[in-house]
Amino acid sequence: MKKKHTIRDVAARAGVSIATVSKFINSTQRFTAAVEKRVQAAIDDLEYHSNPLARSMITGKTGSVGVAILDICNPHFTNIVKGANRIALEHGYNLLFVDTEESQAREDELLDALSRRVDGLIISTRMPDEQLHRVMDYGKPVILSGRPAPEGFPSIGIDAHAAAYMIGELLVKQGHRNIAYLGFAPARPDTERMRGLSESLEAHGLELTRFEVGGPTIVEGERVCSSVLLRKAKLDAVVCYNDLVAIGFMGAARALGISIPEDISVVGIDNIPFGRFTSPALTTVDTQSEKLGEEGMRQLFRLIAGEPQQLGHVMVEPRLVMRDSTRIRPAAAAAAVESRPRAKSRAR
Amino acid sequence: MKKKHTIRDVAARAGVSIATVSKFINSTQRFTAAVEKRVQAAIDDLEYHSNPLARSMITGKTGSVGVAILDICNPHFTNIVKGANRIALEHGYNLLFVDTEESQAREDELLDALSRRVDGLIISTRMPDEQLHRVMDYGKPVILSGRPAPEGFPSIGIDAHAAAYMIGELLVKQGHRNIAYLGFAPARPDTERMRGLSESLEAHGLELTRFEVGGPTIVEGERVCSSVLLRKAKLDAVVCYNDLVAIGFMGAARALGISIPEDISVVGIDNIPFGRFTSPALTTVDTQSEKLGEEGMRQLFRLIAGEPQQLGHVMVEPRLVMRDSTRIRPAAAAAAVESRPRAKSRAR
DNA sequence: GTGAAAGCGCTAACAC
DNA sequence: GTGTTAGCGCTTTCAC
Repeated sequence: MKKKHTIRDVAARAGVSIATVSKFINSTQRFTAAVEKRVQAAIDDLEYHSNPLARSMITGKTGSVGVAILDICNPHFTNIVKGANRIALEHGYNLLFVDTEESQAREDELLDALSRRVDGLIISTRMPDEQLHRVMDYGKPVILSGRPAPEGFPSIGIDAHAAAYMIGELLVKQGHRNIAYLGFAPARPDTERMRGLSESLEAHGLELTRFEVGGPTIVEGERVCSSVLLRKAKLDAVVCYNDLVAIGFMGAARALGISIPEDISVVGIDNIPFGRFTSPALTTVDTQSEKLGEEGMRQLFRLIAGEPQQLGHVMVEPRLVMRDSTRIRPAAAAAAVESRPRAKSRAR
Repeated sequence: MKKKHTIRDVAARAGVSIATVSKFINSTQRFTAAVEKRVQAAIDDLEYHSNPLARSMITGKTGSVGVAILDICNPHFTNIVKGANRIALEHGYNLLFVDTEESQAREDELLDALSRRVDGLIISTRMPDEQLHRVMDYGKPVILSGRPAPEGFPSIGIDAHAAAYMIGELLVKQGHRNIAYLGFAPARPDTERMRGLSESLEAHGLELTRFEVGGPTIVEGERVCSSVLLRKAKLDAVVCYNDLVAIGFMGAARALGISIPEDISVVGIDNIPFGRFTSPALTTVDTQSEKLGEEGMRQLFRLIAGEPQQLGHVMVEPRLVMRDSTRIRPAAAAAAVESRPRAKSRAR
């Protein structure tokens, strides 16, 4: 650990003023060849690197952007970070990252600290709107991710309603009649997912059963499995809050001797990479996490640049990913198709 | 985005000096109740938050620590980050994070930028030792993760040799005779894994076949699969560089009509959470990624605090995780046990 | 083209 | 207990 040199050391060694060195570093001006060479030599000799903190204090720019997410272990968020990181690097920015799950009590403090060190942030959070307002007022551009922002603030997310709706349509078309949703109420997208699914089923005259998991995790999918499978009224399809819950559910179901999709169909949401390798491969809806991160970051840079842009909620389109955890229910398939016109008039 | 207030605004509003406000904020002194109340009121009214950059410039402390990893999408690194984050938060520090995969050309620059904004870092990297020396000399405490550091610098990692060696012992004990390793040479732990495996097999008079993947990823595991399975000399076990490669390999094998573990056993390394849910469940070695992150961060804080500590490489013990992707080869099992004493003397 | 000087917002002596 | 002052390392007018 050697002593750090300052701009003054460089100036002294090159025999110029610190102002000259500063301008040289930031290439804000041209110099005589002689000066240029001497300054460059001094910088090289001293292995001088400018102190970004000092620069930030004056310019007000940090050269960093922040991303706050709920749980880095959830591949959905991991991919958001990946996408966001790529765009940040392309713009010559660093990405600073905070995982808020470990300390929800200190979320405010964490976000505040982060906001002070960056030029803008993308935030995923479950905190209530009023608390969120404080965050949006930190004085830095903020993009809210995964839920619509209050008022005229920008946000980004997938169309959760559409995602759930297309799952509903798929299941009904395949002849499923008794469908359950394993929801996670504290998560913001839960409401829209529930609503999309309900509306789809309702249009076909079907009802949705809801179960609750304690978190968007594999472990919770495993935990809830037996109570879902062992209830009286038999289900023929389960839609999970996300792929992690679905993976846990399928694992536990197998342990219970239940076959998927023969005995019951399972659908996830997110399309995490591992969904291809479960047994059976998981049918899901792609929420395009990485693209979400990329788009969020692009939007953020537009905000930072002060470019005019549409505020409000930017939606990314979900895509159905058919794999092997759902199957056509032959007995009911024909009836389901028949019932559609009838169901439509019956709805509401 | 409202205008930021400074310590001067607070001082003026409270009718005290800025020094008083500063001391109040940092609670470095006691005050009369009256002053205390007025200052607090001013802070609340103005919604004043101190500027950490300005503070850092003077104190030389940033209140942040950094973690640089190769690919956040690899659950191994994700878990390191998770563990590191937890310990950082416990110490009241923020975690800043850099994913270097996206821009290896700029890795130097990235690490330098990061090092300037934190009080210390944990680094995973594939860069050569000489380049690494520059990083270690940035002037900040650095813990190297995943490989032994040069000279007297601290580092942390699992005992890769032991991990591979225990896999070798397991496979031999189970009666496997034709074992291959799917290695990834650019990764630092690859050499030790290869060596541990080789030594184990050698001690039993067996030879190791090596294949090369183009990256520690699912996709590469899938890609290499057919050339491994379709070679003339049949294999009965494959040890993969990590779980991701193993998952890809198993997926592709299934597509080719190969049964695991009936036709061939597969072993991974890392014990990522999804290994439990592949089909068959993946036998692997737990590299305790999260603990690695935690321990690395604890070590880093000891360094930052200037506490004396053992430099050199701290090793975390690996643990074998038996699941269903390996099986006993009945025909050869007895012979394998018999051969051990013989093999031992034959070795080297 | 180059340099002198005035701060960015804050902390840390040191007076009072 | 409280205030004054001198910077931290740098950028940015504005003279020369």
